[in-house]
Amino acid sequence: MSRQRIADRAPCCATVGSASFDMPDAVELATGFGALADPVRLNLLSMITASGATGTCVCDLIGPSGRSQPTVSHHLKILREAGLVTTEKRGRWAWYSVVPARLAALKRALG
Amino acid sequence: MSRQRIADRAPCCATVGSASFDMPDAVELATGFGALADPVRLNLLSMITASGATGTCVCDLIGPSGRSQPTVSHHLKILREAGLVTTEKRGRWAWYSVVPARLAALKRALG
DNA sequence: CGGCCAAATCGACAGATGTCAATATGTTGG
DNA sequence: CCAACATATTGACATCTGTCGATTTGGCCG
Repeated sequence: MSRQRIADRAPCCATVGSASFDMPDAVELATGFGALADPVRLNLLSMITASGATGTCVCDLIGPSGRSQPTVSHHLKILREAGLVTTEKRGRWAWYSVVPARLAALKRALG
Repeated sequence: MSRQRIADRAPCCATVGSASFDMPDAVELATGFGALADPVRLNLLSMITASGATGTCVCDLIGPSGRSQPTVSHHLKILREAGLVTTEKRGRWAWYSVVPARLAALKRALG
């Protein structure tokens, strides 16, 4: 079969059904992967993961991250909004822990 | 044990060893996830994946993507440079196929 | 209460990213 | 060789992102 001319093709999302996920899914997934698309956030996530169910205090993340406190807070917000971590206030400190289900979902999307 | 004061902590990368991967790895991984951090690229990748070992002609990706030809070319370049796809010229067309090993590596990094 | 501390938010700014029109590069068929 | 075609590259532009200093918010303890 010969190739179709580009101009003859359907516009925009008309044939998006051929993809293995639809647009809302793609945006959702992209947000998740976007949260992983920064070395600082990967390090934060890995430290939080390493602390297991106990979680990690933000104050233990700042030094190792090599970034200022507002910057770390900013990155944690992105991880939070992507659903990759949750936070809990314990006394004067904020403790973060991972959401394994969310990580698993992204993993699953990778095939 | 009580929390340390933030000011008392080691600066920058001094304690980065506590993370589960080091900095070069983190940058490499971040690049990979960054390539997945866009809905258009996720759709492209999913269409390419769906075409299996045969691969997909770029001209079959443009319409469904809902983006202009240069934009698709741009996104394919990002996927290529992240090592997620490879390209091969067949006659007048360029055929793209996925690099499963690269996807697997990202998957593995997710725990 | 009042001062200290942890964390979040704000404001600003440089640099990266997504997008398209225009153009360039390379290939094929007549 | 020429015209049509598929893809890549360039240039321009608006928006998004990462970063930090300054400020705000809210809990703790003396």
